[in-house]
Amino acid sequence: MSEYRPQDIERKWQARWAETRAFEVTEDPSRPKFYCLEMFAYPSGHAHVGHVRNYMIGDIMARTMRMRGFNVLHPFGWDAFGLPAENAAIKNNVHPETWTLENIAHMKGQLQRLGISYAWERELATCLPEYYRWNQWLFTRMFRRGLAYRRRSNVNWCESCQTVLANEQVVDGGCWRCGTPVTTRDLEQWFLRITAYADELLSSLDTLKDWPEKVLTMQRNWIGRSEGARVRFPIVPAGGGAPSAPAGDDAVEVFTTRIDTIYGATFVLLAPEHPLVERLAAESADPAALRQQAARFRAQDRTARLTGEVDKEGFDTGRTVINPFTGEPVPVWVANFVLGDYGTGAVMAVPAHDARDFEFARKYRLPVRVVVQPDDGPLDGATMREAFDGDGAIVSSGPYDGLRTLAANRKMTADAEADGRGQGTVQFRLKDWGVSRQRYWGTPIPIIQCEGCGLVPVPDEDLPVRLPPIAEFTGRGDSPLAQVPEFVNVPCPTCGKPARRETDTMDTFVDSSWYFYRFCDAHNETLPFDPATVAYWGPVDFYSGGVEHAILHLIYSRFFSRVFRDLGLVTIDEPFARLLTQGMVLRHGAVMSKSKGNVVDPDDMVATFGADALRLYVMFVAPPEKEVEWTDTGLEGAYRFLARVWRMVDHLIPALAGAAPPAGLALDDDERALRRRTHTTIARVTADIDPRMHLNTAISALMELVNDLYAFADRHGIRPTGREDEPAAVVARPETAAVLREAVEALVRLLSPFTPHLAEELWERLGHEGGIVAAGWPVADADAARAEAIEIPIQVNGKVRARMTLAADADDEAIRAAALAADAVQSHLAGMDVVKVVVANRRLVSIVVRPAKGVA
RNA sequence: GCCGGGGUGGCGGAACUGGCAGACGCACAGGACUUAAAAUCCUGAGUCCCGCAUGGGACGUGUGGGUUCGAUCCCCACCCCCGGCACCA
Repeated sequence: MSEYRPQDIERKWQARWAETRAFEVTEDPSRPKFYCLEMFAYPSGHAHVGHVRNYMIGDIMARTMRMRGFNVLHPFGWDAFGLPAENAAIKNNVHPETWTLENIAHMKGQLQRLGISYAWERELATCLPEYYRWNQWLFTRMFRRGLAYRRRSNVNWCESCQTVLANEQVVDGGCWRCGTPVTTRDLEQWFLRITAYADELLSSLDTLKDWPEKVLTMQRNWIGRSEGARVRFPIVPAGGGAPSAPAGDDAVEVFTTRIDTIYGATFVLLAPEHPLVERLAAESADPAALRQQAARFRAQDRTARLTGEVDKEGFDTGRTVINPFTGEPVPVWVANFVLGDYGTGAVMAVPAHDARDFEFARKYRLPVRVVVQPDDGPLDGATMREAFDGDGAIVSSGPYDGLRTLAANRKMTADAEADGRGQGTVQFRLKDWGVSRQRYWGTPIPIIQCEGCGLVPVPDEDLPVRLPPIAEFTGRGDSPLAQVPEFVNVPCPTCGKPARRETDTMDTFVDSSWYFYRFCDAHNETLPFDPATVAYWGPVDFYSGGVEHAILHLIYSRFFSRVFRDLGLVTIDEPFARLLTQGMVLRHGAVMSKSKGNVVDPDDMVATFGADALRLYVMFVAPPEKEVEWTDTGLEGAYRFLARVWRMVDHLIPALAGAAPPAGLALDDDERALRRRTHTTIARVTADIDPRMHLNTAISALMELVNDLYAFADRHGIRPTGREDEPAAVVARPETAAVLREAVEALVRLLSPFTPHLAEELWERLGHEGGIVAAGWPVADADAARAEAIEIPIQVNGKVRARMTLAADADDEAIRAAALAADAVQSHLAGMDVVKVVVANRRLVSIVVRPAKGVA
């Protein structure tokens, strides 16, 4: 009798796997491939249990698929650029690279001690030039195709991080990283034209059948497609006079999705940022007053404006435009709630049919004109209490009266297009991705600005543009790279004259937008990856990570994948076939974080209970997508279970040597029952892992098998007691040894994705060489799993009154007869008429009765 | 406000296609072993009621209704919780 010593076993097998390069793979067209990936890690220093849960989930999948015969790619790497490294550098005077590489080394050790089966030879870190040169390579190609461009723009700015943020990185009006309220700045910025793919990024979501509905919805909302029309309202010149023609240039162009309500447009609203505001102010009697009001609106807190926390306010410019459908002049106002960066930055206001316009009109006593009548009664613009934005019949709209809103919308759009008053258009909320960052620890943008030649991409042969060494980090707002003259001042690659290098670095989300392809061919020195190799491995079959990346990383990756496709390097549209968003691990009700002091370090748990127990516990406590609360007792329970498995298997091993396969042997009832349990367990665990991904129920099935093994052993007098001086088990019948061996070997193999070290050790002790992966995944034998008898409950009027056991091959008629004949049923039938008997799918009998009539 | 996901014992959760609600585990209680404890093994348990007991009965998956022989599951209305988006015209 030996004892379960996880630390010894784990050290042994981790060393063995490393020596034998157990998880390294190459392309093998003769086998089905499986690309299993967890979102790579930011090397923050220490991984806590919340982080590693994700890697465990992926590892269960990778190990299972490997045993099922797939050629499994399961790599890992580091999302190694980013602000914390730079902040640490400022604070502690360590170079970001030193800080980052030390963290990577520590975290890699943590993952290895957990026995995660990574192909470490493909490890990558995005902060190394051999990786980020391909960011630059891609950037130059995007630049040449017009997908990367530079423009002056109002950008989100984080005071604390001293850098620009993409729209996707503004969370609740604050910086996604530090929460500091976001302000705006006007800067020359690089953008990636993700909007060129907006329609495709949206429509293709329908093909992602194995993504969580929640993520699909978030992406749909983020892309925000709206069909509508741009309509021109010609400007009446200052001081009167004839406006330009309807199709003329001098007009306020608005975007609307409700052109059908245009006869009710009683005024027009401009965003405070709208370019026309300045012109109208200049042409007004009191330019200073108008400018001042507009400036006040622009200065209102952006977040508060966007979330509607600021009261609606506006002012009349004193000017009018012509409603192109009614021909009437309508006033032009500037309003603080109109967004400058959506649509045209101007809207037509239809107070009767838009809640915001209604509120504004009532406040400033502007006319409300009903042009859609709801079906359940007429509306009156003077007395209505709220806007009506539903479907109805068009009224007071000239030739369109009587049409339904949808039909009117189509017809009015067509009519506007016919004479140039406007045109139908599709508007997206999605905006181009601002990627410029004024920080050091990121990929240098590979562009050189030359007075003569303009913006010139760095030629391939000059890549990578390496980060220059910097002695001191100050955290000032201008780009640290701008302070290195030998970096900035370079000859123009085209004409050779002195030029200036771009000093912004790229958003780190660029790094993570294509790393999954780099893993396929991690050491390629001539291309980001070999297209044929990616064609073999792509797409990622199973991708898991935190839901916090539902829009950022996952939309950027879908975008980059299409860019690579259009460059001819990738043949697929979607990079991630199946997505799992894993739940967080809480402790004391809160997400684990160093600042809250509630982190659980996996190394501590490994030292006490072993990696296998930790893995088993985390996988058992809830399904992978669910949030879980950490409990120490749960981990102890997992450890107890593994010790129980160990005791049983270790105890039985001597008795199992040389046992034959049980198929075809003359088994007794008890042996057949154990065998049945073995094979039903195989079937359940297999399906629970893939496709169901219910890892917790897979583990409960294994626990049930172990419980049955103990009961079986008890009946045969060979139950392990755990005593050290316990004699070896002796099995009388070879048939008993046969079914026991089959059960134990299935158990060990089914357990191996969850607790790989324990499983390998027991497998070896069972006398097998060559490792458990080579043994393959057990296959359920349908015959052995088939029940010989079925127990069927019998309901009378919906309540279970009896159960009966019948041969498994009993037909419906036999089941029905047996049910009616059962004693316990008879007592409930006395004095009743049987109205109906349902034999349901051989699972249940339902008898409906009612009191017999005419019985005295 | 809109969108998505939920609400099941003391707790985490299970119930796969409308068919025995509560698998498996945690915590708990009892027993065996032990001088004792720990460990281990076994047993018990949704709630309430009747009964000395074997046992029997009623209720029970957020609330109210509906469909069905049968509903945790489907439909309608509502309440609550979590997450996302939020003046996007």
